[in-house]
Amino acid sequence: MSITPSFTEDRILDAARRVLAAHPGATMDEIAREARVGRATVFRCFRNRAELLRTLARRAIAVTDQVAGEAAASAETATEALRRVITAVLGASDHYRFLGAAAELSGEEEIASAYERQLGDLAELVAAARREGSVRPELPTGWLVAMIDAQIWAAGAAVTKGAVGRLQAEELLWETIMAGIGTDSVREDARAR
Amino acid sequence: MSITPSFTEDRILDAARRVLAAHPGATMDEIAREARVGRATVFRCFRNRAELLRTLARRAIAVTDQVAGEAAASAETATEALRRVITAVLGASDHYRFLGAAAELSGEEEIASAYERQLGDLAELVAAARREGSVRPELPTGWLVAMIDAQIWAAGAAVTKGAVGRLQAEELLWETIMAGIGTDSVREDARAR
DNA sequence: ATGAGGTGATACACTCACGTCTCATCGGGG
DNA sequence: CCCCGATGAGACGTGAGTGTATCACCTCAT
Repeated sequence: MSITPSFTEDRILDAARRVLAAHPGATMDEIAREARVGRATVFRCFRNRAELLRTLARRAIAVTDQVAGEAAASAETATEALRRVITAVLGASDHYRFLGAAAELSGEEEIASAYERQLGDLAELVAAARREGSVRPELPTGWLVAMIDAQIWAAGAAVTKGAVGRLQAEELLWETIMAGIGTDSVREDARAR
Repeated sequence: MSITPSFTEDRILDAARRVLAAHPGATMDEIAREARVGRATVFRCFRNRAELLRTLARRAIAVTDQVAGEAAASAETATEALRRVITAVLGASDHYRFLGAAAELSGEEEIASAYERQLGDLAELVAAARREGSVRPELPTGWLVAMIDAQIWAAGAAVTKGAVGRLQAEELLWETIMAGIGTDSVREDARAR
């Protein structure tokens, strides 16, 4: 077992996120079977279940940071960066979907704060887009972040479910986030309230 | 123990949804303590944990149907009905929030199909609003339903977290769903993609 | 007062998943 | 050829939570 993740570790982690996404209460045995690996091997790679979960969560955070960072770097404007980041994070949704129902990660301070930090990064991006005049100023940034986050999650779920293709989801997501679902006629009414 | 829910049963159910929303893995003992009731009493009211969860879920579905039905009945147009239903369901979010991380309800066919049915009801409402010309025709109904659902969840979470007040959340939610988060200038761009 | 019903506390058995350990096996490199 | 590290299989002990049973108590109606 070296410093860099071994082949076996990777297989276990991938299997874990697959099976946990489908069935959040999955046991170590189910994870091992999904990875085509003996249960003992799982415990050789990860001291216990908590460490497996933690490693998985850390990795999800790292992957998301990675793709989001690359996406933001290649953009000219904050608005374009926001669009690319949203698209990139949607693309990485397989890596963090298991977190949705991972009850055991309540109380993991490291994970919770990392997630908070990511939302903070998104908030900065939104604030920058707002300064460019592309985001409605009357909506609180915290609200925007919550809505964007929720819609990315839902879009990822829709893709996993097979309801829409990934490319179509990317287009629909940005469109829905920025322009909502209403026609122009009802839009004015909604805003006027 | 009568047919109609007893005082004690109600207290247990309310305690259960509170504690499970905060900590999905809560034990029967924690639920009992939250309800200020002996653990034995919980098992007198509900044969086992699964039945408690099922009763709780059934109740969440019934409450949501109830408030959504009332909201829809008092509306003149489908668009207005959609707005009222969204607001009403947001108001009932305390009753179903515990479902978010309830891993044990995977495999409960009754619950899953009831949820599907509710999404179907919402889809009908969206389709009717579309016929009235208030919803953009180029967005698939399934997508709209997924986005609306996700945004209601997120809005409920924001209220529970205390990030926004309930009344403000109601306004922001409808506004964000219908008009999105973008300004007019970027809206056209988003749609053009 | 007294009996009935509901309750809290407690003890208990049982299950299930976790985590440890051992041993046989396999495959590559000396 | 043989050793060594990694693996699979499986036995085993442990702990936590579930569900059952019992007993004492409390309150209320008769």
